[in-house]
Amino acid sequence: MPELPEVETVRRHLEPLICRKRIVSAHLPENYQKTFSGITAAECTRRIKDQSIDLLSRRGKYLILELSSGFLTFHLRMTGRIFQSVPSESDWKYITAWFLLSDGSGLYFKDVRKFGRIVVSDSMEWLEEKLGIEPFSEELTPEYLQASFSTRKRSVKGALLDQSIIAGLGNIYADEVLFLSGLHPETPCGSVTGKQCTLLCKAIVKTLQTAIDLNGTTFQSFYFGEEETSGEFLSQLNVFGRTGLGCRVCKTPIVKTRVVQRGTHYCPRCQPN
DNA sequence: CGCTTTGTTGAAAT
DNA sequence: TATTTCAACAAAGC
Repeated sequence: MPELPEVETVRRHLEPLICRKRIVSAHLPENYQKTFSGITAAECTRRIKDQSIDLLSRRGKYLILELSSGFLTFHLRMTGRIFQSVPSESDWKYITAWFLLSDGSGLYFKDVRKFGRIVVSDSMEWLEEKLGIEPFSEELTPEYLQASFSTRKRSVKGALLDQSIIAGLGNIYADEVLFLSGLHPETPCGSVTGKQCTLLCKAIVKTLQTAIDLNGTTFQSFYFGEEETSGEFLSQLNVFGRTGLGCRVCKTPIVKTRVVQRGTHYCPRCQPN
């Protein structure tokens, strides 16, 4: 389940491998038309052919190939993976798109669930208008959070998952951030205090940075690199996936409930309602 | 069979 | 009427 730290891990791994190479063509091995959000592989090829990959960047959970002219943007959704090693024979049925590069190497998009998406565009306006701030930017302040929260009534977890407020948090890290902040997931946004917003800001940066340092969390299916390397943040999780286990702080069993249609883990003692 | 995941979508609620 | 929230959806493995 790639969230911001996982996408950043992929970006760091891939950047030195594909930068300064040119794209020769785009391919859809089977008719996975939805992967390219509307356009055909042929049309995609026409738009990116012979362009060099200048930079690999990230915005929220999106991975962006900045080309000499235009952008090629990937969203991994649940099970998407991007790598350069040639897929095994059994893996080809999950390759929903691939690109041929100028040095003869390939860039493969493997996606078991096929929820992943690839977008070709001349600018990144389409993404900027839907995403909120980057968690590592100076824009993440207690004041920003409080302003975003104060007019709303929904749960604080729902707000953390809202990509138009903060881009990059998903289910795992939202639960972890709330634990570090001592906030119950169902706390109404409007009743989150300024002091708690300060705690949230610190928890968001700390959680995401630590996860990036450890190459993300491999909980179910996240691997990166050319040899299916897993992330090491799993051992650092305080609540996610620890249902029934003792809280690391107070030994109270971790509870799992359902909030905004997502599995939600918290410590009933450290995160009182 | 039902549960799981994300972001979009259109509908419903406020 | 406008804003905000939410259930359904898509896909397939377990």
